[in-house]
Amino acid sequence: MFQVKFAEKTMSFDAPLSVFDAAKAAELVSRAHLAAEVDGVLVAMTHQLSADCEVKLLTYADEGGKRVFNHTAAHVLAQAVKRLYPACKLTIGPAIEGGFYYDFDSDTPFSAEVLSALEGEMKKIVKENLLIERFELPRAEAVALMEERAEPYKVQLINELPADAVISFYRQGEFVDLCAGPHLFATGAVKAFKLTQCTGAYWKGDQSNKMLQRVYGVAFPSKDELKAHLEALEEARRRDHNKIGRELEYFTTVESIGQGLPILLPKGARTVQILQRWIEDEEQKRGYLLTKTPLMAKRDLYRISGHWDHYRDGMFILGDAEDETKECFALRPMTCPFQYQVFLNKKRSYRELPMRLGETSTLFRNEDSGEMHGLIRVRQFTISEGHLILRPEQLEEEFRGCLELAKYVLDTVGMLENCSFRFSQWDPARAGIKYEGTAEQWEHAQTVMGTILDNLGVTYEIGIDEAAFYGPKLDIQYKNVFGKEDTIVTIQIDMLLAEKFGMEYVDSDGQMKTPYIIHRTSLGCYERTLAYLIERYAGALPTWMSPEQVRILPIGEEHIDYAYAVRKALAARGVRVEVDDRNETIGKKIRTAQLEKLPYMLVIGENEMTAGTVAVRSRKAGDMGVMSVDDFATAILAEIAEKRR
RNA sequence: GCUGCUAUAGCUCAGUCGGUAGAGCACGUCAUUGGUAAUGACGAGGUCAUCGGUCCGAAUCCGAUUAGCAGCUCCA
Repeated sequence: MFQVKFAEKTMSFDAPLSVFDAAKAAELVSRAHLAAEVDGVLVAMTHQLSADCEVKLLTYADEGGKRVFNHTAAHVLAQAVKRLYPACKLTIGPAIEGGFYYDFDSDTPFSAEVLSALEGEMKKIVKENLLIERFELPRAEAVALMEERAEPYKVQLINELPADAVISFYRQGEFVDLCAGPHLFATGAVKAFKLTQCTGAYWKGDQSNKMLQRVYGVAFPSKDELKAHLEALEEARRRDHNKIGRELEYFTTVESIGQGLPILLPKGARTVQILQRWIEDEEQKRGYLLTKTPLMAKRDLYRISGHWDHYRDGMFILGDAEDETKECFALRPMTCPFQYQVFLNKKRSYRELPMRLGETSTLFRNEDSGEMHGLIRVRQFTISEGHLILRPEQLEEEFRGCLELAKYVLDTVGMLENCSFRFSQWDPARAGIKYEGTAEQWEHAQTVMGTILDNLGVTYEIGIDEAAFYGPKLDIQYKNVFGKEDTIVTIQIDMLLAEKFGMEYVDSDGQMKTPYIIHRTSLGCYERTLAYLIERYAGALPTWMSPEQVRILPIGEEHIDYAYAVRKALAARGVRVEVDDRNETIGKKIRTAQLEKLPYMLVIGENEMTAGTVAVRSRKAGDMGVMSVDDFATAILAEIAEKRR
């Protein structure tokens, strides 16, 4: 006799039975239930219950249910591949956020035609509605089974499992796969799916391993959901900064200039300038000192900082790096060693700390050729860089200040709601290779940072091996319209570099002490931020950061002079305003296509000219009626000053 | 860097079997037009990304390079 506790009711059973049967007995089960959590563990509906437990039934709307569903879809894909291409070797095929993939070792890449053939075979498998059965084997038999089926990657996976691991397999029809599960009851549930693409992916994610063929797909319990998903994807493409940023003339690229070196066109440059001025002013208010340091330095500097050892591949080097008899320069990939020279300029007192240094800093990083992407990942970029040089006891307070500033900035531009926090830590396994400093120093820095984060109530994920070579980071991750994440802002604690550079201050007791350093950005990379703003607002930036805030449309040639007078009056008050006096706009047919991205347009005709007014049309509020130029200027300036979204 | 796809006018694209280049939009001129999406006529624009190869002949086939896209790896 044992009790199964569902959310709705509790049932008692005498003999072991499956989750499905238990739920059926409780009259709770429906077709939508894909899997369950038993005492918090994700299991299949076929999972056997034999003791007291708490059961939560999961549908596709639950993360776990979705995962099981997608994972089964991956198995259906693998079965189809083995049917059509028996020579392909299976590797792994997990569910991922927004779908699934399966990696195959195949001599030929899967073309679009192959993918649609695979989809056809998958449909058959779904229609066959094969039961999915789990079985477990001892290690030797498991290896024998996979060897018999000529699956070397599976053999390797089994051999790598810990000694006490349960080795489980799933069978559906003729297809058997090493898999921890859980899975759906049968293949028939995978009603709607689509194989989205095939790309290369390294075995175990290691560049030195063989490249496999990865097939990506999405799967849903109904065709409608699939359709909705594909439409949402289409909508995301419409917001893609790399497309509309070019269309709206924010930036472009030129083949002869090179990869990762975008041209900011007047609109892009203007918005970046607006953001920059705002950040520099905001930082000044918060006690930052502005610096301007060189974009390059001799290799000697990078030797001190450690960049020469840890970051040389990422730098653009001018001259022969190997020839010690000649001068060798490198463009800067980071600002730290330059900005430290400001502190080092003279002997410093504890009274000067915290010293908050800020710089709108252009950096150069020689990224691998396949990494570049629009304005998101480039080789030359400008960040709102800063370094805070502190007494150790100031660390928490200053860290809080950095976090507050970053949150304020991201909130103001409207990006905070799509941000998450990542506590990026080192990987001790790569001590000395990727990371400078001792284990003690790292543990100390990470402990301090963890405490600060906890004290500040920051909820974060931990990212192992995501730290900088000199210290742990709090990375603020932004999720873009495609669901992809990138770091937008970073706050880092550095207990190493000050010592390397011989940075010291005279403490109140007269002793020389080594300061702590916080590396941080406030808005992060301007290019990347611009890209995300374009996506966030689908190109229609809020008035205060819009490169063109107002466009004046004279209706009829005789009103052009007045239009320019209005332009002059508004421009004199700092409004970014243009007159569109082209032929087409003078006539009956005024183009509004280009105006949908503009905050305001002012239409001027006979009545307005005579009365000295403008007819205001707002992107947000629609027709706002006729008002005096002065009233309009006052209104828009108030909006700009408040940075209203 | 790796795997795959792609490159024709400013943009979106067509161009069949290898036979010397096309449309719409945008742009220019003129005419027309008066309150919110695309008036008419005419015009200008391209060594078909670059370099090389095959061929009597290459936008088309092959190779390399460059750039763009997706993913991997790496990263702000």
